[in-house]
Amino acid sequence: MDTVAASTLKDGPNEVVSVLLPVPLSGTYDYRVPDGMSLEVGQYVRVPLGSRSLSGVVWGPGSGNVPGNKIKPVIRLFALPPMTPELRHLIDWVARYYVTSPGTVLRMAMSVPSALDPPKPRKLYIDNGSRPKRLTPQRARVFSALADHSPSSAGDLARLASVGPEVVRGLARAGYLIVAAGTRTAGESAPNPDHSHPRLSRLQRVAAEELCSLIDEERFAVDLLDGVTGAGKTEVYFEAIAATLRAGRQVLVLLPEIALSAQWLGRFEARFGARPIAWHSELSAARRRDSWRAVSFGEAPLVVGARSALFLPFSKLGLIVVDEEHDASYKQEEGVCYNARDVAVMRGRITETPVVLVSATPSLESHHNANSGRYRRLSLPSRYGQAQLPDIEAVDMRRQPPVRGRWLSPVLDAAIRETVGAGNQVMLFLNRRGYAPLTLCRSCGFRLHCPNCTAWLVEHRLSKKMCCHHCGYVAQLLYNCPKCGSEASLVACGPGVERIAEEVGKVVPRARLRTMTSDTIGSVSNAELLVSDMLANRIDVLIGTQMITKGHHFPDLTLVGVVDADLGLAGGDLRASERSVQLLSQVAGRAGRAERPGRVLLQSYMIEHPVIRALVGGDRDRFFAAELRAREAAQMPPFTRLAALIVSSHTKQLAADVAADLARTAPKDGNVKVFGPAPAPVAQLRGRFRFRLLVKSPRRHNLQAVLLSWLASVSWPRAATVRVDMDPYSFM
DNA sequence: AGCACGCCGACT
DNA sequence: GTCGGCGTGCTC
Repeated sequence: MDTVAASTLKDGPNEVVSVLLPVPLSGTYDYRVPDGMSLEVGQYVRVPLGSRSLSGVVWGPGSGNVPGNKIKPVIRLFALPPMTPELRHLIDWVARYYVTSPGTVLRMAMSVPSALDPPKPRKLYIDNGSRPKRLTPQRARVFSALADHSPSSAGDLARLASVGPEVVRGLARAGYLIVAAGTRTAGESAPNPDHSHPRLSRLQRVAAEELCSLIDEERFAVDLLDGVTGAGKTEVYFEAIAATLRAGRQVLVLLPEIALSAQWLGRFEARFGARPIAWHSELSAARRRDSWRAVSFGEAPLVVGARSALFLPFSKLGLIVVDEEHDASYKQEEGVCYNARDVAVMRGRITETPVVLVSATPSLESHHNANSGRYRRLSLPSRYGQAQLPDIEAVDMRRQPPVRGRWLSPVLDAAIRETVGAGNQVMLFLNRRGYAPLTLCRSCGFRLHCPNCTAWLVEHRLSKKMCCHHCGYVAQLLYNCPKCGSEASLVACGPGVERIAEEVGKVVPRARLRTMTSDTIGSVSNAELLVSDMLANRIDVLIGTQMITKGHHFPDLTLVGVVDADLGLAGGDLRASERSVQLLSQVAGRAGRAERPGRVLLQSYMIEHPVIRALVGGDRDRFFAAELRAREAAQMPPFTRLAALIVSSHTKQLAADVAADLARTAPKDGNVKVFGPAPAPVAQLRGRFRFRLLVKSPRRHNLQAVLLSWLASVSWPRAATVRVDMDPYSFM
């Protein structure tokens, strides 16, 4: 924290400040402070840039190396709490670590430009006690809504009373309502740490006390809350949240996919008596603005959000929780490549705030950090209450194969019939959307593929479309081969969830089936609906992708079937095993969460594979230990540092040329090894051709500095882009 | 990033 | 003759 210490800049006629702008410029720009304005580091200002004007943040005193006649004056200062030194420090750190410009990172912290100005005052309506002669049902509903919600805006009242906003305005015009100017309805009630008192098991209580002692110390430390699914981890970290709220500090909870958090919000509300502020990409502009401002003014005690919530301007952050810390969606691949879990740990370090990483299946990195003592491991080894861990069995598909053209083994068929017959619920997991992952021509062998990506087109029979799962390309369902023209020669190969649903319909014809994938869900409220149907036992068999693996608790669910446990193991990616164990453990954890014991069947053609054996034997720790030894032997992360350079362009030739140029000019540093270029795992994506170089160095080496000077030494046409992916998630 | 400036192809 | 394609350079 260098420039950060001196926070006030002297006021004077020739005073110059440097301003960071939310655009990918290499550094800060200098601006003159106009007469009568006094600026502090961290303040949000409006400045001219070329022919436009932009909002940015005062980053420090003027650099002094810009000729005076070039320097333009600051346009205005926003009335907002300045960005904290901690957040400025984080932005600088992220830019350095992920080899990007600080302006690009600032853009994530200033994602709501309209939030810098105070919200426009709105008209609020108050009941003045009088009633119109013609009290229509609509008008009556407005008055009864006002009884609980006064004052409110026309829009809010209209929604509460299920009338049009014009009914409210009409009443006001006729003098039956008082109109007041106000700033938007005050936020929801604050979470109350003492709203309800949870009953914790002895183990939960011990873990909660450990976490809370960390809160009291107000220092940086990372706890890895590692417990099997159903052990009640959420209730444990809720106690740490309560302690932080009691101390008057803010809490940030990161969840991998906010769309799936309906049940989490419900649990939160039961514990704290209020809904937290949510932060995710689906929010309306108005809500984003309100939330951003509430956080900035320190009025938001708790924010639950997706990874972008990391860059909100918390003023008195006291705790960061990263739930499902192993989840791959914390890794942002578009724009700035960053890993939200790692940035969360850094934000905690800078803010001197405890960080809690939570998972039933921690990432290999977190295991390693816990083993080496950098993180403290808090284990919750058993399930809450009477719930038992499910019995996991592998179904040997070589010995018990399904009949031709089917995908469920007789063993799984029988288990489904038995479970449904007993009135219990079944969940079938297959991480493949659509009907069939591949369509080929019986006469010429042609395979339908995406025109923009290196990927097969996936048949979606329900929507009668052929879809690319990488770029969103959609075509009509075909019957004749586009290559040889043979009629009705196209055949679906392999199963997707739609095809499994069709098959289950034959196994248990009277059962109530539902599928859950991103195609069939679409919105948060649909997901909530499905979850409530499941809870009310209005569904017998739920068939789904990844989506069904996330923290839902269904008491009547006693059988989980994994249709293809080998699916994630193909391809030779070093991370494939780890990912499979995590995913399949999560799926298995859905079974038998209440008093009834659960059963999990893993269909596999290689039941001797270490991943399947680890799952069946419940021997996760030994598996991870072996996996870590293998990584160390192969000199791979977390024992070394890895970065990927991704070169992309609309023409294959250009991408290949630039990649070759980079390889030619690779740094001659004995500590740095460069591999490639090779076509990226998905060689063509959204119409862009991609090549990849991998760069490896020892853990302690400053790989970022090496990359920075290497990239600065090479130039390429703007039609090609080169991106750095630090700590790439997949390192084939 | 986003905007201006500049240089070549098909239109009122 | 101009409109507009996007390749290049610049923004304190």
